[in-house]
Amino acid sequence: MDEYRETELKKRISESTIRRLSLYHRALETVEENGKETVSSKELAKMEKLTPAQVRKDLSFFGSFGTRGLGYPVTDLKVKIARILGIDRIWNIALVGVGNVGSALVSYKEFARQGFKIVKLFDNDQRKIGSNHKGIVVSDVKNIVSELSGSEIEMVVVCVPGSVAQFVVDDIVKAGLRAILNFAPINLKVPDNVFVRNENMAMELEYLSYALVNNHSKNRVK
Amino acid sequence: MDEYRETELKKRISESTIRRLSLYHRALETVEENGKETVSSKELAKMEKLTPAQVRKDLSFFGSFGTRGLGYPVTDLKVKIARILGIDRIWNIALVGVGNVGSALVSYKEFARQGFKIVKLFDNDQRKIGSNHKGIVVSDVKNIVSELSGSEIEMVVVCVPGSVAQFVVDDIVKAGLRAILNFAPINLKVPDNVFVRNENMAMELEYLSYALVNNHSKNRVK
DNA sequence: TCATCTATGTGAAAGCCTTCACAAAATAGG
DNA sequence: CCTATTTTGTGAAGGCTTTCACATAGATGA
Repeated sequence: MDEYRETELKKRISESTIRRLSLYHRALETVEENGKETVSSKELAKMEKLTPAQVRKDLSFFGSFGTRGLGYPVTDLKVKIARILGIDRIWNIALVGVGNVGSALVSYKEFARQGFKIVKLFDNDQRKIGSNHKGIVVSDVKNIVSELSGSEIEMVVVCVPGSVAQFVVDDIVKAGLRAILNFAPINLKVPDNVFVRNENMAMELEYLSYALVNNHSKNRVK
Repeated sequence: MDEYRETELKKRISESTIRRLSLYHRALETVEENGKETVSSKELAKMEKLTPAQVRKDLSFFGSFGTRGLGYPVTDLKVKIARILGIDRIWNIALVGVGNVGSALVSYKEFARQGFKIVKLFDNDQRKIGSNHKGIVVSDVKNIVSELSGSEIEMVVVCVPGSVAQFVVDDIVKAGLRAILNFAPINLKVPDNVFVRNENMAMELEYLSYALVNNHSKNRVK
């Protein structure tokens, strides 16, 4: 296989592999900035704390991108991974809930840098509706279905309290959108063709808490 | 086994199990609010989109908390999971990088609610140093080693740009801290006894991008 | 008290993901 | 052109995680 095409793909690619593709992509950006033209699986692995075999196996699901004895062409591989991930384009995004977290994300440079463009804001607070955040006027969330339906927006970031997140998400689904990044600490119910990713920052601190309390060590010899 | 003790534990508990404990904990909070006194593995599973067998297996690593024919005692199980996770106490936390994301987290209620208390702020920007965020005065990051060493702070949230994150983390390690929640999009190098959790929000959007472009469906029949 | 029902706890099986190990392919240097 | 070296691509093995399936134990109701 020389080039990846989803329609030809039989095997399901695991979630872990896709997440690592993101890591390879950012590692390749770094390598490219340093002016290197080729990079080995060993070097990529070291940069992201993985094994060389893992890197090669992941990439092999999508094609043969490397040259034996030499490694992978940096820019070329970066472009190919971007194409696989679908980040070789601009994605227009709406954000609901312009609170602390929401307004931080409006200005979050990493989103913009990767082509994720927040173009619409919603809130239910009359004091916020009509106000301007980084050039975007906040709309009333009660119009969300009509404003998103048939628009150029394909993803929504949800930063509302848990108590109302399900209602907001029901509307997003009603508008026909299929990709949601959820910051509310609840399990959202959506149809099977809608994708939800959860960002649960408190959960990560809980994991750290567990690790400290149980005195784990990555290297522990038992 | 009736009660969980780490020192007696032989088998390593998987990361996924610990993450799910957080989910069970929040589900139990909801169930408790609704006034129920017992809950079955089936109900817990439904709330977090898992399987009943998964719930029972996870809990069984730590003890026998349920009653056959009846289910689990809600409050009791919640308290026991909190103890396992180490969230039956207050954790004092420092935050470095009072930018968009950093200052949003200072006001993030979910942290406070779970006992994660941000008590110290650092930045390298002279305009921010000395300013007040929610009652906390921002300190100069160049004093971070001395200010953290031997303090009551045990975790650090890092919200600085990728280009300086490694330097900040080196200082955190130097100060003897062992738990870091990292928002910078780089792989941090730390000794094996230091725990790092990465919060990579752009990566989650990249996953959504991949899912949309490749028209996956959780239920696809191949 | 006894029969029925419900839901846990857990070995075993199945499934999934990572690592191993090596043939193959290309480079590099003479 | 030939040999030594490097590094990929990949079946197979190994290891880890989830799911299955059922014995067990307590609840419930007559």
